[in-house]
Amino acid sequence: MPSERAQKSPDADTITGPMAEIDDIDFDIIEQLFFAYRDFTSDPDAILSKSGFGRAHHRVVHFVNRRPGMTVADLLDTLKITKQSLARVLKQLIDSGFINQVEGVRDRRQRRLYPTRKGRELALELARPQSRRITKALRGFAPEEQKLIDKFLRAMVDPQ
Amino acid sequence: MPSERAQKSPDADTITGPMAEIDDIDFDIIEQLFFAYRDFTSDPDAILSKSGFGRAHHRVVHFVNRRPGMTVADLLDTLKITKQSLARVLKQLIDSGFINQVEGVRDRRQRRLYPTRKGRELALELARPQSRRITKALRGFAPEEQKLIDKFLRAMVDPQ
DNA sequence: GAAAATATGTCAACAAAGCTGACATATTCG
DNA sequence: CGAATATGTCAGCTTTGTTGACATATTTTC
Repeated sequence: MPSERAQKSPDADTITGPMAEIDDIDFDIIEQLFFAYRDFTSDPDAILSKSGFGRAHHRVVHFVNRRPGMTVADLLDTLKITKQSLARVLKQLIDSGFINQVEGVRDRRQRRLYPTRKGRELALELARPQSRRITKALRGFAPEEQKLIDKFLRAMVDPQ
Repeated sequence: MPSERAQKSPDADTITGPMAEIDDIDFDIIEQLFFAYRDFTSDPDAILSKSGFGRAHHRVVHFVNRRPGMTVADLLDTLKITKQSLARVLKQLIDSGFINQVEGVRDRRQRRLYPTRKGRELALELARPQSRRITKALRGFAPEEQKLIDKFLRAMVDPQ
């Protein structure tokens, strides 16, 4: 039953014109960022769904592999999520042998996180299609032009 | 109780070296994309949380404003989510007067989506901090360099 | 004109991944 | 020793996604 909410024709409060680059807002790049990220995450998502993991696991595996020995606090600060939220996925990754915890040497309260061989392999498998996509997108870009992309992305991130 | 899972020292299956640009994988850009998108979405998220809406509402409001008159099917294809998932947020946006539905003229099964004045204002309010972030990130970029960013982002998107 | 296909809506149940609040333990720091 | 810190955990809730099934109105096809 197509909803009764639908009007037969636009009423006085229905705006029919597109929202373009009026108002000095950069809608084009806003939109392209959404599309780029949507497809960028779709590759690893497809791989993860086979092994019962999700995007949250991907992030943890990625950063632990990038910075082995990072603490739980480091990871929370990187992901900007709460520890209760992290706990679930981290526990699963530890229990299934993708990540190891090692007591801090100087500070024994810390749990330093390291990938296992399996964990490193998973990180690589997930990174591969993403890297392929990036390489393809940068095809035809000169080295200095590629640096511009990196510069732009870094400038999009909040300081600290 | 810091978990009993933690080892006193790395075991044989604990990898301590960082995962850098070995294996010809572009980890740097992969990571920067995550950070950029994380912070890019944080601005509107903060605004939305005040009005009881979430990121899903933002997306709907954005695209309906960008392409007034788009059908539900168009929107589903753009967002790549299921109609049941869309239904919830769309209903809320219609009920609270941000979006109007108008019966299709040629095909009366269609429900064409339009923003109301309120809806357009919300879209603008949410886009403003994102646009500011982009402008700031592009500061110092020549016009041709800005075009490269757009070119890169478009090339990151799947065809079709 | 009847049948099939299409566009949309809706019910119900479920899953992933975020959140808050409260509290516990081990360790370090002052 | 007492306070602060790093981490873990329990319980409950929210948002946003999923699948499957089915209903309705309309258009298209034979």
